[in-house]
Amino acid sequence: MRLGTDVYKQDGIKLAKDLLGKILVRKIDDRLIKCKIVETESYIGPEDKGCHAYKNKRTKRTEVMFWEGGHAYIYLIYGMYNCLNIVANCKDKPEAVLIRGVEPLSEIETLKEKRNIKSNKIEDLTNGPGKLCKALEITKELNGYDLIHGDELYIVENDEEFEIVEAKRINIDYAQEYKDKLWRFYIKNNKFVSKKSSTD
DNA sequence: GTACCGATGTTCT
DNA sequence: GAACATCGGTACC
Repeated sequence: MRLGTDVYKQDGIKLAKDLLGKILVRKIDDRLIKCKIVETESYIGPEDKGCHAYKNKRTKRTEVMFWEGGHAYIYLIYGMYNCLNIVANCKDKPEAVLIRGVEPLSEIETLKEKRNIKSNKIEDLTNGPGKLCKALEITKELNGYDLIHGDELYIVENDEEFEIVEAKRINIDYAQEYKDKLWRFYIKNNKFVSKKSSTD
């Protein structure tokens, strides 16, 4: 069962928690890569100084964040890596959830080929926002993609019990008082979380 | 295990 | 021209 608008239209913090444990599906050449979402971060424009859409800053890059919840917001960071976000809330409310870590459930060999790294550890394939985008071939071509109706990238339900850890977001030192907000969420004791918190 | 460093390109000032 | 929601390698403990 795919997630529908009722889920995506929640605010960015509720959505970040709701997405944990759900299954992200990427279709490439008739192969289905399935990954469990294990780590997320909320970005809440216009108030959040860490958010690209702080003060409702609407540019070519941030445009998708202003769309209705349920689209993919993908941008290039440090000139090299893409980051996948899920747009939350209603139209003109620029909120999004960054996917920071996923646990592969299928097509491990495909992921290894796409990543092409020396490490043999499975967790190194997808335990970071740039890594998982490379592994799943998520590029800016999918920016603005409709996760509710599209076939190449979408999210499905998954019922599972787990404990959620709340932590500070990563690498947003410039965000002043907003850098200490506990807007990062992850599944406790999961190996595919990019960075453990000291309170874990 | 931690620490630093360079790669790289788009966006916005 | 600077900043950037990162990563992988190397050099050290």
